[in-house]
Amino acid sequence: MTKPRVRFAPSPTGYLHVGGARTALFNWLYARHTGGTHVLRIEDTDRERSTEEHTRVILDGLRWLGIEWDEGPYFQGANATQHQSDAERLLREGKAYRCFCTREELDAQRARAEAAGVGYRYDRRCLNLPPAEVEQRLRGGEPSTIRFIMGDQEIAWDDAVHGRISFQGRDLDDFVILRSDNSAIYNLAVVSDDIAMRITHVIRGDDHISNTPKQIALYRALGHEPPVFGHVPMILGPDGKKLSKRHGATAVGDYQNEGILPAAMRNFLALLGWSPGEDREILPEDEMIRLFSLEGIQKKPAVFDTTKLEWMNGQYLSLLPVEALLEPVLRELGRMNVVVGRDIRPLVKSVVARSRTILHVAEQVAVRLDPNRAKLDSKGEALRLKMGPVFDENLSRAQRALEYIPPAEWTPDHILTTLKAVAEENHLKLGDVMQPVRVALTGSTVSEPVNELLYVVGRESSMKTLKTAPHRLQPSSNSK
RNA sequence: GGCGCUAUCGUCUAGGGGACUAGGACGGGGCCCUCUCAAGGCCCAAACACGGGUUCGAAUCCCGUUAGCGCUACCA
Repeated sequence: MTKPRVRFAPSPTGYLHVGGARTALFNWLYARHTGGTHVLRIEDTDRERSTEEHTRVILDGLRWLGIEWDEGPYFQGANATQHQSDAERLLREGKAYRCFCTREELDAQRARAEAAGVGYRYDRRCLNLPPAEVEQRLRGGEPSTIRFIMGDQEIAWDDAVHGRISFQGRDLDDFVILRSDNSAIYNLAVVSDDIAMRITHVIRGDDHISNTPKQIALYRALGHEPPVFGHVPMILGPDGKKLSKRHGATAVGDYQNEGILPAAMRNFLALLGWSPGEDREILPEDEMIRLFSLEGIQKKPAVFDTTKLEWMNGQYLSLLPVEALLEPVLRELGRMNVVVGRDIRPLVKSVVARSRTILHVAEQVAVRLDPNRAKLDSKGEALRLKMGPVFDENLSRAQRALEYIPPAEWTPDHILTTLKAVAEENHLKLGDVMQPVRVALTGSTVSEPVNELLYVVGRESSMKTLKTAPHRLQPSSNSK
């Protein structure tokens, strides 16, 4: 039995969005699982909208996700000659015909059909043009397209994810396969290329289901067995509508910028519409490959849940050694224009357990480098309001006591002992002393243990911040 | 309008005739741990769209209804 050959075939008319990335991931997983070949083909036949920049972004996105291709990238545009000769062959064999209808005429017909509330279908007025007339109009330089003759018979296939799907040929148009400028229309180009590249499994988005019968008809007309088709469901936004720009981040690059780790993104995407059939969530790459199957792909569309993505990222983040985080965090700090005058390793270490993204790590490191950056978040603000004047009182109690610690003895242990003493002397719970300090230094009620926080921030910076905190930490309306 | 696809907790899903008192995960709530925050552990709330069949028995098979989505170009 021959090894499967699959392909990912994006059109470079936009960025690599998460839906495309997942399709690529499934193709890659299938190839790796079966020992087959993953080919990458850029469908650039839409000259108007295709750009090299988009191609580059797509390739970068795939590389970032760790999705490899074994062949390509091929460019569909390079095969134009083949497409054209396939179309002409169908014409010669009487499986297609010249159509001289202009776009204006067709648009008008469509508009009429729509106005009448009936379905539009090309009326085949050019189907039976006398050969002599065709010849003459061609010679006269009249522009024409080539249309494929759809038969009336049923066209059905066993979809690898949906099971049997069938269409009636009579519901389908005689569709155009070659434009008047001799370039191929998508459906022909795809079939031509998939035949040439000996593709055995076409794994693509659900939105191609209605193209499939047309493509199967083309395979047959061209004398080839159609491949196995597997249509993976769409990805939806939180409102249940197809994921699009108005839902926020939809490009793979957006998540890269937000500090999502490629391994987490890949894991999350894999589980969106696919399940290994066990109660597994965190799947290392080799496990994913081992467990992957087309049958495990869900039939219904899935909603993209950013919160779960972030949770998963947090899982991966906590597995990473601090060293691996240094570079991305530094890069992020650079982007935030933070001056880094010291070793951030202890800061990263201190902060990473409570973070879900690199961006989040960087933000917290930035605040520890310079507590003046701290802004009250909603919980910090709530605490301050709740404690009232006691907040400031306890803060200055802590500050005065901490001042007695000599620089050489500024250690987590020593700080803890001191704060405990403050609480005890004033008959306060430890939290009543700790929380104001935490909020003063970070703006938030969540951080590493307060004594460690004071330690990593450093004595001088901590003391200065605590003194100025009461004026600085004004409740703001733009807290999140 | 036509054609097609789909339908299990709020979300991602397990389930493919009896093992279902419908399992796991995210999110939510609670408890434990902690003289402070998380993490972690434990617990709780939360779903088979509706109506008909088939069957001794249906989340699972069939039909219909409803809803959502996709396609309906000389776009891909």
